[in-house]
Amino acid sequence: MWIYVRDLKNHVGEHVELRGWVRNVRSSGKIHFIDFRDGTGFIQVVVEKNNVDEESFANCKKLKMESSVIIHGVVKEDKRSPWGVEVLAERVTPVQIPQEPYPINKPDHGIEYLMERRHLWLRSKRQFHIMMVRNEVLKAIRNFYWERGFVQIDTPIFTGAIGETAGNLFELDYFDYGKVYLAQTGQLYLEAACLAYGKVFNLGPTFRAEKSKTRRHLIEFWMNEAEVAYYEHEDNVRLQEELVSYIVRWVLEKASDHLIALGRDLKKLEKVEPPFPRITYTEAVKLLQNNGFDIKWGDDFGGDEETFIASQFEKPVFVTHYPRKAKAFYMQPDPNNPEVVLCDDLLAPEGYGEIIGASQRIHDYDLLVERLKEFNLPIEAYDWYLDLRRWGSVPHSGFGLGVERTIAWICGLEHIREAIPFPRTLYRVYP
RNA sequence: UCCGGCGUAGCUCAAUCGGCAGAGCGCCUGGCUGUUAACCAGGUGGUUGCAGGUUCGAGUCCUGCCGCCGGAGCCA
Repeated sequence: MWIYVRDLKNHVGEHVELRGWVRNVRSSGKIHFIDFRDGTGFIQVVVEKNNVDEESFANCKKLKMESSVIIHGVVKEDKRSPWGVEVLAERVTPVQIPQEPYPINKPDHGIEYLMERRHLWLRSKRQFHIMMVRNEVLKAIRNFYWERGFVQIDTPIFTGAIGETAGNLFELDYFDYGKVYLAQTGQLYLEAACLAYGKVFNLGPTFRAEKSKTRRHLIEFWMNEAEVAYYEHEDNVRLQEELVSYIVRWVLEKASDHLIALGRDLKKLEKVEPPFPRITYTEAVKLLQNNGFDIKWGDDFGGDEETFIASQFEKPVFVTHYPRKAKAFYMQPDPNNPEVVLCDDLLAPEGYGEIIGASQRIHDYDLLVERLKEFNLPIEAYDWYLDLRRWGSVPHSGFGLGVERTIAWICGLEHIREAIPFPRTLYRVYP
C-alpha cells in the first residue's frame, strides 16, 4: 500500500510502499541509510544486506542525491532515529538515477547560486517547511472570510483604469485597445463588489514596478484584500486584528512543527491576540521625535521609523489617522480633523514592516471628484468608480494584507524572497 | 536611480608588503552492519568576471565595463 511519509506513524509494523526521492545516502558496507523525502516529510530508510534481495542492495550503491525511488519495507519504531520511526527496506526500485551530481549538495551555497536554482532549491528541507507554512497561511485567510460569510471575488490582473498611483505600473499592449496595466491592487473592483455582495475579499498576485531592493520587497507579491459595505473605520480595524490573530493562531495549531524546524520562537507568536495596540500618526511622530528621529508632521515613515515604532510593542501595532496628503485619494477624511484620514497601517513586530494598509473610503460623489482633481487623476478613467457613488453609495472600508510579508514574519525569515515559491525580484525572473 | 560591498576549482572560501594558485566539500575508486553535513585511504579539479594599463613580476595596484549582494527612496 502506497503511504505518504506524513502518515507513517499510523502504520507501525505494516508493510508499506513509499514513492519519493533520495535526499542523501550514507553507507557502511553492508548497510545503507537513505534520507528519504516524498514531499510530505522526511524519513530514514535503512537497507540491510540481509534484509533485501541482491538487486535492491546493488541498486543502493548506485543511488545519488535526488535519485527518485520506490521503496517497499516495514515501518518500525526506533529510538535511534530522530523521527522515532524509520522504514526497514525490503525492496529498493530506482525510478531515475541522475547522471550528474546534484547541484545543491551542502548547506553553504550563496544566495545567487540558490536563486538561479530555485526550481531545485524548493526541494530543500528549509524551503519545504516555509512552503508548508505558506500553504497554511493561505488556507487560514480563505477560511477566515468564508466562516464569516464573505464572498471571494477574483479581481482582474489586467486593468485599464489606473489603480492608485501611476508611474510604478507595468505597462502592456492589449491588442488594438492600447495600453493596459498589471494590477497593483484589486481594491477599486472590490469596492464595486462590496456594494453588490456586502462582504467580499480577494487573494491573488499584484505587481509593482518599483525598483525596490530590500528584504521586504518583491516585484510580484500576493495580496489579500477585503472590502465591507457599511463598515466604518473602527469596524475595519477590528476585522484586521481578528484576521491577523486568526492566521497566527491557525498556523500555530496546524504547522507549529514547521515553525520549530525553522527555528521560530513560538512564544512571540503566541502573544498575537486581540486587541492590538494603536497609536495615531500624530502620536507616532512625537514618539519618533522624542527618540532622536529627524521627522516632522506630514512626512511619511521610512523603514527605520517603522521598525522603531513596531519595536515598542510585542504585538503588531496599528498606526492610524495619517495626514491626507501622505495617503491615497480615496480615503475618507476624519470628521474631527479633515487634515487626517480614517486609515490605518498595521506594522508587524521584529522589523517586518507594514503588513496591512487600510482605510475607510470616500462615499460622497462630490468629495471624491474633488480629490481626483486634487491628485491630478484623469476623471474619465474613474467613471465606473464614480458610478458606485451615484447609485446606493454607503460608507465602506477595506484593507490589503501583504501575504509574503505576513509569511516572512510568522516564519522569522531574513528575506521575503523565501516566502514565495518563485520570487520575482529586481533583475530576476529566472527560473 | 543613488550609496556601499563582493567577483579565485562544480560549490564555500584562503592566498601576509606586488613574488611557486591553496584548503574543505562535491565527484571517481576501494573499505566499513547504526549512519545523521557519516567516517577512513587514494585519485580528480584553474582563461583568478571581461577589457585595458602600471611593473622585472599582478588574484593583489589603477581605469572602464559586466554581474551579484546589502541598504536608501517608494510601498504591502
